[in-house]
Amino acid sequence: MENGTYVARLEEIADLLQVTGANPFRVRAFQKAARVIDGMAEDLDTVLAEGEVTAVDGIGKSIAEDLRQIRERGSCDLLDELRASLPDGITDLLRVQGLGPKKVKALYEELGIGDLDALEARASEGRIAGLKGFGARTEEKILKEVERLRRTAGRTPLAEAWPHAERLLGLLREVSGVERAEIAGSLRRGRETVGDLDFVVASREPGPVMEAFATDGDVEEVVARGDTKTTIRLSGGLSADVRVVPPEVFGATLHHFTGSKEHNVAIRSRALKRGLRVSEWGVFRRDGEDGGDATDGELVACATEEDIFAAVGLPFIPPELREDRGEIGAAEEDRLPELVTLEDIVADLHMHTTASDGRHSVARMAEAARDRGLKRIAITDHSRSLTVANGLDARRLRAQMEEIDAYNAGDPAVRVLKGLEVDILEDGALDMDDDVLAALDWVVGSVHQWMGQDPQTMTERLLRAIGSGFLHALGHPTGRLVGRRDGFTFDVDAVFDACADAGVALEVNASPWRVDLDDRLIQRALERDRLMLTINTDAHSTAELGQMHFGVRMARRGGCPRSRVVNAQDESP
DNA sequence: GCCGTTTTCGGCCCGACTGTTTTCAGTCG
Ligand SMILES: Nc1nc2c(ncn2[C@H]2C[C@H](O)[C@@H](COP(=O)(O)OP(=O)(O)OP(=O)(O)O)O2)c(=O)[nH]1
Ligand SMILES: [Mg+2]
Ligand SMILES: [Mg+2]
Ligand SMILES: [Zn+2]
Repeated sequence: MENGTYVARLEEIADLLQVTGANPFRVRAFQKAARVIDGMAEDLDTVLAEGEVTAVDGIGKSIAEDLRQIRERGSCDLLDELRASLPDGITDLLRVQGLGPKKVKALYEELGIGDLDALEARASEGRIAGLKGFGARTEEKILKEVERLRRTAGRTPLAEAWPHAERLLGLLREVSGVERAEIAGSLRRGRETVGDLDFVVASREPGPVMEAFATDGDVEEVVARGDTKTTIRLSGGLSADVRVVPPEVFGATLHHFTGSKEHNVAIRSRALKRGLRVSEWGVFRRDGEDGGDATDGELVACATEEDIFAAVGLPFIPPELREDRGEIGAAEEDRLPELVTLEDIVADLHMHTTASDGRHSVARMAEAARDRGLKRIAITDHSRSLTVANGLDARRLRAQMEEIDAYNAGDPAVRVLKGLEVDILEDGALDMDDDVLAALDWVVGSVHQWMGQDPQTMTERLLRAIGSGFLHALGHPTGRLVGRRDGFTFDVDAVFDACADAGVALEVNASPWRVDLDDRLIQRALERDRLMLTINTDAHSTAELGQMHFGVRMARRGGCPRSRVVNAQDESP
């Protein structure tokens, strides 16, 4: 069973429990267990089989038993009981902005509302206003939010969110009085999808910042506007939060707004044990014996994130690791990995030119790479069978190889490797003649077609390609497209082991639509000592050479150090 | 429900914003 199935069951339990008015901490226990399993590099089935599941942080005896039942029959006693006692659609009500456990419970108990249709109907009839805690504005908002929920998708893919974030960041930085403005939230942590955009601004005058944000041309609605925080919704449905604070507390607020929520909770709990209190305003000493009210505790730190961490006895933890997946313990013991950085990347080993489906020539790509400070690139156009991308046959590839030799003969600042993104065909054969493959400097093998194969066939196919002796890297290894298409499944251990044995690197494709491998698979790859990664843009234009940072961020999320990245080494390739 | 260099019981992060309230609960970030 896939980890995602366990996650979905636990989340359903948490949702249903909330509506029954259960202890919020009990609800949080199920949410935490779901989150931990979602972030696991291993298959939960393997962990369950080895009987060590209660060793996982957040999973105790009770949830372990639920998981075993879910494995056996897809559900567990607790979930069965909850489902039997509540309507199917009630958890949808929790997705409506402004409705939480208390309000949903009231709507169900007072008016029998058990799904979105009923909610909409009762609101239209004016039956909701007048319920205790509900007024006319709440009823109005419910109608609006139900409609919006039906219309909009869930999380926004990185590739769609990023341009909006860059534009809004630029806008914020131009407001007079702004000393600093940074992207925070899940985007700063390098997640592949985001729920919204988050910004932190340092300024002594919040007014003009809020005003600029709220009156931007792309704003559809100002959702909330207070003294330090404004939330807007853009025309495409994406929301954005901005938090404006005085420059001296910027570090504390940036840390707070970068999250993750769970990381913040863990940091704050740790602080409490040390007689401190952490909020977005800083780290404070807790006065008074029994915890006290503590509002007047002495300020200990607030200027920089480093100061915040230091105040709670930790070294700086990079944003990409702040997911409460063990980073605090690792920091405590000084065993945080030294993560690869964008500056470490000296080569880009996957890109296309006009020869296949790229927009620019070999020389243009090389010059653009030089301007970005790279030392080497590999030109890896598509192979013949990818006809939609004008893939190269042996003759055209040979011609390109001559072109590259000629380019390199001019002793350019960027050395160009003769490469190919060769299609791994249906049966695992490579879509190019062996003698040509052998003459190339760098060969990326990728699956683009016949992606619907069953896992076993796909595994055998990949193993054959890896075993060919011609590949240097496996390109976008799962084929997923964020928010659009799941990757194909295969036996990860078998394929990764084979790559390690054959000296084939696994790509972290930096295209924001792919970021493939993802953080969990990167972490799993790194468990094998000899297995290397290669982070490449897969650029189809000179501009897309700027995508490298997405891949680097994902590699960092997976805990990847420079030493494990082929193209972060000074020597070849 | 989980967890333990202050606890195996009794805690579990903390503040901003809104709407409905007459002093604050609920939701969200
Ligand atoms: N201390 C604390 N901080 C929170 C809480 N919820 C959110 N935050 C902080 C950490 C989050 O990263 C940050 C922004 O909140 P978001 O809801 O936008 O979450 P985030 O950006 O992490 O994920 P997203 O992709 O937007 O769903 O605010 C909370 O309950 N407690
Ligand atoms: Mg966010
Ligand atoms: Mg947010
Ligand atoms: Zn490709």
